[in-house]
Amino acid sequence: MTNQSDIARLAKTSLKTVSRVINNDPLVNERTRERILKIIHETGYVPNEAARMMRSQRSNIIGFLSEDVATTSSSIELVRGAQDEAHANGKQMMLFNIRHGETSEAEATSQLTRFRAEAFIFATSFHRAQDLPKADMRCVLLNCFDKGGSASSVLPDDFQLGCDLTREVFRRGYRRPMFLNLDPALAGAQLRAKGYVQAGAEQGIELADRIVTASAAPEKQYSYFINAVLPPLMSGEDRPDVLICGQDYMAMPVYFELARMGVNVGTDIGVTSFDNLQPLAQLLEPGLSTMELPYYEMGRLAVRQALADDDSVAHHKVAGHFVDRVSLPALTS
Amino acid sequence: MTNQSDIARLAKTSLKTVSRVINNDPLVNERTRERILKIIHETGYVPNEAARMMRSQRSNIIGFLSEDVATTSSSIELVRGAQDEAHANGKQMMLFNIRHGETSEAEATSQLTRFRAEAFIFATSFHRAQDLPKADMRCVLLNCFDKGGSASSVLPDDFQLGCDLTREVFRRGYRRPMFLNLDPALAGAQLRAKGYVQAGAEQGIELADRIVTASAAPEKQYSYFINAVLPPLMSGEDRPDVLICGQDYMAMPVYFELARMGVNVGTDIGVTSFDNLQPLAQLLEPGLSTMELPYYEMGRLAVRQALADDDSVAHHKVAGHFVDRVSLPALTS
DNA sequence: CTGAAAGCGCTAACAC
DNA sequence: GTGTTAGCGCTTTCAG
Repeated sequence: MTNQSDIARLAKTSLKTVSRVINNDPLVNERTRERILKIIHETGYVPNEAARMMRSQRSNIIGFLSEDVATTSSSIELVRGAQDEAHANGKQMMLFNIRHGETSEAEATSQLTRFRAEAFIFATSFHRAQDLPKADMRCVLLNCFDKGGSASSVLPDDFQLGCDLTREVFRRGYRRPMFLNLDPALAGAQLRAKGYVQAGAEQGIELADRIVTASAAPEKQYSYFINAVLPPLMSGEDRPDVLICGQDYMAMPVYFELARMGVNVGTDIGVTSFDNLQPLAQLLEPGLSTMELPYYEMGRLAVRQALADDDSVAHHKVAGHFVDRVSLPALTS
Repeated sequence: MTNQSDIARLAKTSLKTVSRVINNDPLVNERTRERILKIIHETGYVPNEAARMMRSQRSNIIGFLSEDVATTSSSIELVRGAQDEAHANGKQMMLFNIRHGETSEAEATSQLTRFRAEAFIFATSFHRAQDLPKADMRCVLLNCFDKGGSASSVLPDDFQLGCDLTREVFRRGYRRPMFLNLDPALAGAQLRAKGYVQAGAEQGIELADRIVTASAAPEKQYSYFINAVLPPLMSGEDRPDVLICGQDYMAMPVYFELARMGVNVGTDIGVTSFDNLQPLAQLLEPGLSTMELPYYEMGRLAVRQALADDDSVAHHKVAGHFVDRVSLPALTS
């Protein structure tokens, strides 16, 4: 494969001038540059990153450890965002899929050390605390935080998410919401509940007692939870006019149970949720209006933080935005 | 950071002996090896991959271009399988997310060339034809094939998938299946239909006319398709005893529509499908029995093919396996 | 079994 | 604006 000295020979110039052209150093005569560029093009020269890495002592590589990428599809947006931001900065990302409870984490960081990665990002599939992986590199926690607060983190602003979604609900004229929240053991669930209550208070409505929680939440159990909770709720005297689900997956059994009761989503009752999980939210009929988690933006931010000039620790929180489909129409009464 | 000559100095030996120990060369005195290993451990030495790459002219890197990783969650299993196999062979994977129709493909291959990657895998999110990306590296197509057949490919054996699932259906005592197939423009859909018909023929049952297809299949349309097709089917004289859905997402509106008609999945009718999409298949109530696509194994195979010693072109087809939950019980009549 | 020397392809540092 | 020199950390080659 062609290298810089081949080019130099062909262009009858020195190695260094070739290097300058390749690195866009402006201190090169225009004519020389043209000539060299032409030869680079003709020979199909592609720089050797290994050599560059070794000599310049900069790898331009960032690691991305993603815990159980497989489990949840929306968390892939974290990867997409990170990758886009990395490429925009001329960095290359190395992805490692970490499985919860396995030792692969240490393997990944050691592999990254071999490549002299400049930093790494540790991403989890849901908002929670995480022990800081041991490694001799800068680390940014994504969708998680360490209890000591000693590492930078990028998190969804779950309080804001809960608050914004509830405000949207009120703005559309609903007055008797019920929040079917996720297990409060989840960091996000607690914060969203607070935001929900806060948005209620802004309207002079007490919402603290309008929350039902799915304690312990193995995936399988959603439908049991919903089937137990929904019928009494809907036949009680203070029947809700809108159901706020903890996540899009929960909306599915909600749709089912409502159908069974002969209640039409979108006309008889509003339904909304958190995630904007694709294509599920679109596939539900009627389409699910939901608060999108800002995963893509979080991924970008994590890389930006990983590449920050200073070593300062920062904790970012990112708000989401509401995606309007059909399940939460504005009330016209 | 420590390097091999530091170690050599500390161990009072030569650079080369250190290198031998690190590369598990057996021709080293046991005592010397112990001494060196001890120092390596104490100093926390980690080899510099860039230097190794440069000198040995082997990058140990394989690229993985994944088209729209984001869209479908089960295709992540392709990534997982590939990564596991790569690591098992001491290779490092570089992942690139390619967006359909954008030029990022060329960027990715050029980046891989900079790193002198040994091969790359091009993965699509569904079984289809794909133009071979231009690049000066060995390429393995994953979940897709090039029309010329000039590149190796690893595909799901959709004929076998359709055949096996239908056999399972018959084995459980069903006799009047109906196949709600995906758009036949999809390569997989056609093959599955053939497998379905073949399995019917084995039972002496003609199935060619027991197929309904969702022509043009933007996600949104599944429920319209199902709502149009299912009621006449279920009230007709030759009412099916089992519905085979083209994919798990399609099973969702099927469950809905059946519920609306008062038909119970698992007791009044069997339902099954293709994908084993997690957690959807589990979350559906009752749990969806479905033919799992062999994505993890395909990912592994693709890497194995990418690392094959000879340059021969091979076309692999991988069968799936049936995941039994509750929606397709054996009939006891 | 061990070591010395060369050099992979590139860029930093410095001279011209 | 351009060129020379050295050397990043490692493995290959060859000589003990």
